[in-house]
This record gives sequence, structure tokens and C-alpha cells, in this order.
Amino acid sequence: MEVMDKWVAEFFLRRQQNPRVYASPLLSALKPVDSDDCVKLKLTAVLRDISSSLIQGTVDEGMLDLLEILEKLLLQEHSVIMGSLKSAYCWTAVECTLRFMWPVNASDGFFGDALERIWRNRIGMLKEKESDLVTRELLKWESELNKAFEEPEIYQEIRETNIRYNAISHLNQLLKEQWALLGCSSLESEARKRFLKRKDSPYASRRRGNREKANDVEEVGGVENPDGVDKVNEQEQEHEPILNKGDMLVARELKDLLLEIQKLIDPSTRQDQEPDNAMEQSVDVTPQPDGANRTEAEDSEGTSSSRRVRPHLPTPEPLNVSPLKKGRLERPRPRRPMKFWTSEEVAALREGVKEYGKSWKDIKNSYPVVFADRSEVDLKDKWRNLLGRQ
DNA sequence: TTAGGGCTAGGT
DNA sequence: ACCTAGCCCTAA
Repeated sequence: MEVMDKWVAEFFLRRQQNPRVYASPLLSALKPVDSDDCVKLKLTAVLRDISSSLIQGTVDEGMLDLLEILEKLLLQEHSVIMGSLKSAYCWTAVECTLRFMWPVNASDGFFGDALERIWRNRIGMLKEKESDLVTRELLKWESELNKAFEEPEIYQEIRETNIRYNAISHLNQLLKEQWALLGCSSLESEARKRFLKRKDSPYASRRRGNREKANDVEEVGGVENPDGVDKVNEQEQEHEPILNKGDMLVARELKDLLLEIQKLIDPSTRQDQEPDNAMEQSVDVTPQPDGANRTEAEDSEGTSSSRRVRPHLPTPEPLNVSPLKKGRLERPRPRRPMKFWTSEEVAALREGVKEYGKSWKDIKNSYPVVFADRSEVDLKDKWRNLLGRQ
């Protein structure tokens, strides 16, 4: 396959405008993918298919296939198999079984067949391979489901559990993490490299008004900052304002171009919506924490109760009785000056997460120079930002 | 040591 | 007014 074909395919697969686009037909339209060097493209394809199925609301055995392929690809990359993949696999497997639990009695339908096919054959194979997907959680479900076949009470109980919700939540989480790990597409990183070479290009001064939503982190990749960080950068280190602007610009222009192409291919495509958001909303069933409202409510409650008339006593002077409490009485530490993340740091973080998962300490230790002035907590916070805050 | 809520500066 | 990235605090 031509390098450009590969890049364009990869780039296209990241567009979420049309949920009905699946990776396999697109890839088969191109020449067969040569085995090496294509892991990133393959990963993109698998993630895209998982994402598409999820948008369609399909959580079936095809999804299990995809998750198994994903595991294989990650192993090829020597990446850690993260908890999100294990959980997603487990809950998807349970959900697939649950689909055959619609009759009131276990023996009436195809529950037995499903147990055989999914748990004894498919997961049996995983066990033989000693796959990481076989977790304690999965084994627990296996024994529960086997019991359910014999005992009607357990069968009923499982039937009434909202498995699907869990499956979808974990699959969403998995997608977020994997897209964040992939970073920007080859086409975009190449574009960025070239853009850097001609820093003085007139493009660098062009700006756009629209902001991309958080989800675009996965698509535009290395764009960690909104444009307009010039002030910081004048004084600060190599935060590459031009790189980011250029990156976004190139990505946006490509996006526009692809929209044009897509309109030609599929006239039904609605252009005026924010497709990325639409997709997130339609699929993401994760409950929103709603933190702001809650604290506000608490606050107002607090103030209203504190407005009650009560005897007013002067605030007592703090007594330095316990050395343990000393810390609290001291002036709060001044905030560290804000320092934006460089693309080098982000790249190191991605590599680190691939290798160690969420062991921030290990990641920091394995890139002592890059992360010299970042704490483990900083790494954790940055990763959370890359995922797009929950 | 990590996860997660909350805060703040700086930007739109 | 609202959003985001980065930083802080605290519980487990």
C-alpha cells in the first residue's frame, strides 16, 4: 500500500461524521495492508469499527471479535493491556450472553448455546492463550452464568441486571483511552513536521474563531492548547505556538476537504452539525458528575443556614498545640507557575502509558529528564486532560 | 501512590 | 459568562 493511501485512510477513519462508515470496506477498497508498519492504521481501523458499532448501539459478538483483535494489536506493539480493555471485554461478553436470556426459563431459548459458544469456546481459547483478557471479574461472571443455567433464581437476577449500561460505559472509556494513546494521525504529524520547517509561512498568522470540542484531541492529536498562547510563549520555553496553530490549521483544512469529498459521496451527510459531539452524546451513557451544580447548591445551603441569627463570638486565635496541625495553620504554599506541556512531554507521556499503564511513578522514572519538573500527579492530570475530563 | 473533586488563571 | 489546562487538596 502506498504510504499516502495509508495516511489518508488513517486520517479518514478518524473522522466521525458518518457513523455508517466502517473500516473494513474502506480498507479492502485499498490494496491489502502489508503486515509490518501498519499497526497504527490497523489500530485506527479497529477503534473506528468499535466506535461505529457503539454508535449503532450494537454490542454483539462482533464487538468481542474487535476487542480480541485490539488485544492482539496492542500485544504486537508491546503495550500494556489496560484495565479498560479488560473490563470492556468482560462486560461485552456478559452482554452478548444476556441477549439469549430473554425466555423466562434458562432451558427455553438459546442460553445454553450462548454459554457454549461464548464462554466455553471463545473464552476457552483465550484461557489457553493465557490472555490478559481473562480477568478475575470475567471468571466470576463465567461461574455466575453457569450457575444461572441450573438455578432459576440466579438466572432471573442476572436477567434483570443492567449489563448493557456497564458494557457501553466501559467501551466508551476504552475508546477514549485508546484514541488518546494513538495521538495524532501520521498525516497530521507529517503535516506538523513540514509546517515546522517553514515557520515563517504566512499561514502562521492566520487564525480561526471556532474552537474544537474536547473530542478533537483524538483527531487533531498534538493540539494540546487552544491557539492564542502567544503571550505565554514569548517568555516561556519551547511551547511552539506556531506548531500548534499550524497543526490545527492543517487539520482543519483537511477536515474541510474531507467534508467536501464526503458530501459528494454521501449527499445525506448533514454538514451543519457538530458530528463529534453528536456521537459522544448519542453513545456516552456515562452519568455526568454535575459537580458544579452540586457544590453550588451546597454552598447556598451553607450560606443560608449561616445567615441564621446566632450569637457572634470572635474567631478564636489558633492554638499551636499539636505539631500535626501546624501545616494547616501556615500560609498556603504559593501556586507553582503555570507551565504548558510541550509536545515532547506529551509524546513521552503517551509512550509511558503504553508501556506502564497508569503507573505515573514508573512513567516519571523512565523519563527522568523530560519529566524533571513534573510530578506524578502532573502526569495523571495531563492524561486526564488528554482523555477529556469525565 | 493514585483517583477524583475543586480551584484559578487565562482565554473566548 | 463560560471553558479549558494546569495545579492543588484529600481520601483511600
